[in-house]
Amino acid sequence: MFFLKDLPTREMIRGYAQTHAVVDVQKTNDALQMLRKASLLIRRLERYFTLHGLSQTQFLVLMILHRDTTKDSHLAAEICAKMDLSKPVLSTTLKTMQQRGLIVYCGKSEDARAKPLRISDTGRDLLLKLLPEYFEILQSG
Amino acid sequence: MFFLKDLPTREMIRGYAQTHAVVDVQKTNDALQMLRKASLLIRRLERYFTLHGLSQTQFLVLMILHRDTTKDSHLAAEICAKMDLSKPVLSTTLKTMQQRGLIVYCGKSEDARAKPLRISDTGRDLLLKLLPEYFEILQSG
DNA sequence: TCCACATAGTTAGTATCATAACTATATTTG
DNA sequence: CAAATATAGTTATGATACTAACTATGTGGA
Repeated sequence: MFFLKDLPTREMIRGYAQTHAVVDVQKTNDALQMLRKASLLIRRLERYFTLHGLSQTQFLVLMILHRDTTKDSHLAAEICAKMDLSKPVLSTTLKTMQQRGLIVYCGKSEDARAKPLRISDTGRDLLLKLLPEYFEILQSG
Repeated sequence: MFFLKDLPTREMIRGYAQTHAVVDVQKTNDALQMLRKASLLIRRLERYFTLHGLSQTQFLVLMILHRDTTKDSHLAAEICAKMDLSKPVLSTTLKTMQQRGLIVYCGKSEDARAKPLRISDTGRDLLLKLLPEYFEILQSG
């Protein structure tokens, strides 16, 4: 998250530019604006998810599980490959999600290390319930 | 942070749109692209700050203290007003920064509750050292 | 004056992230 | 086949964020 409210003005960036040579004022300004805009949007999304007992990560996991209809079950490693998230974090997230009944482990795999899982009905229902306002928030930016 | 690697394609968004009526595919797609781009950039910035023993929040506090030359000292509440950050978090952040010698409390205020502080030489030196690459990273997006 | 309310800052409890190190199983290679 | 290496997932530790509730001080109206 990028928590600055008052972004540096172009004037200020120009000031830094004099000291630091390589500053493209326009590009820098654009990047800061984007960071701020994205941070606010992520905030709003997170508040929305929290309201329904989910973290953004949990929501995204549900999205991934729901939207891939090519397979019946997924592995944590596969989900991990689709997210920028460390394995340990995903591991604990999945544990939490299982406890809340959002996913279920469906046992059985040729690889004894693997723990196939899938989205539960509860998880799917919750996801579908959240989607309309999720899209609204995305568009409101 | 927004951790999804594979964003929903326009096709998929269109799919949701059919079910959920109010979806503007273009806008939604743009918002998701922005979230992903901003998240990656924030990641890079955080990695850079961590390399130098700072969090992004600490860096931004240094920026705020450094760039406001209109006053000799600041209050936590004033810094808070310039950031989207809760008071408790700023409180502990400032404590950490004091311990690392990045800021100093300069005592004395008419209001006995207030604890005026300012950036230390160490803090200023570190900030100035980090700025060039900070701008480079911002521009590289 | 005195009580309600506001403000500055901290503490407590919880959630989520990160990296490092671990167990256990699978695969590759000499 | 045995040793080295890779992979699936977990545990441990630490940083940072949140809200709620707290202490202490300041302000303003009956």
